[in-house]
Amino acid sequence: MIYLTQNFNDIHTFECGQCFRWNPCGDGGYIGVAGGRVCRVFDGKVYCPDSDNGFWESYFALDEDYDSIKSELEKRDPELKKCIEYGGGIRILHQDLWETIISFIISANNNIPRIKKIIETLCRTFGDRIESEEPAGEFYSFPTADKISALDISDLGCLRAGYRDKYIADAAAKVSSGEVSLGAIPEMSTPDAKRELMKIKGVGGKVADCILLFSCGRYETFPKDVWIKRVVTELYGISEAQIDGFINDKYGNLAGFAQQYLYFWARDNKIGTK
DNA sequence: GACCAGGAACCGA
DNA sequence: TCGGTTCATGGT
Repeated sequence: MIYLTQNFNDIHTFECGQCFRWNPCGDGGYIGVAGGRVCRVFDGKVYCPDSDNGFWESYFALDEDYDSIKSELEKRDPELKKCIEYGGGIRILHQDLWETIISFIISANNNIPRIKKIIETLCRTFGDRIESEEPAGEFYSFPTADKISALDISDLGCLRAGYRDKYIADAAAKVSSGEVSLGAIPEMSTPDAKRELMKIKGVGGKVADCILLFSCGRYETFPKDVWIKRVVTELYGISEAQIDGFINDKYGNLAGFAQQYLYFWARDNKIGTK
């Protein structure tokens, strides 16, 4: 077991759109799968085998100091204060790179409930059953690139992912062959890493930013989706073309955290949809 | 039945 | 480089 006592709220962290394999388990807690492991989060505690403590400490990025991140962001942008207070329990996770690539390929022009459904089907169909102490349900690992690359693309039809099938297949082929080297990405500069990821079909600028932010700790990235475009228009009155320069000046190396507070606040309150 | 969803590929200028 | 179109699917 590990403790998530400060700057953590399960709803904020699991429902802010960065992850897709955490679900409420009825008693007020969440059950999730990551790295071939299952755990339950309840009341700020992560229930897992002791041998997995190190894995989850890394996953939840317990070394990040959110007190200073938040105070620095409020200093740089007082307007952000209400968003930080609203989603104050968000932690940006350190998710598996391959899983995050596929998850955000699926996210393109899609909605979150359906993204989760497609990913769950992908894991149940092509992943491995995980032995777990949890009584509620069966749990499956995220299938590897090698596993998916060995399939025929028609096998992906069961996912109901539509035109994204060919993108999933392309990602698996390029990662499995080493044409896109996942091991090299953590060593690259962020612009180089982004270009490397965009060699995969279905990975454009926004998806690459999500991958780098949610699995590689590149906190200077600022993914721009429909909600972010709405909320920056609402709060700052700037156009889409102005976002990058504006955000970089305002938030710098903390842009990714600001992005999550803005996104969660905007989506939960349906900002800009009238 | 039109519209939308944590967009990207593709096309023509 | 830039703006418009198309793309599968399922929910509202």
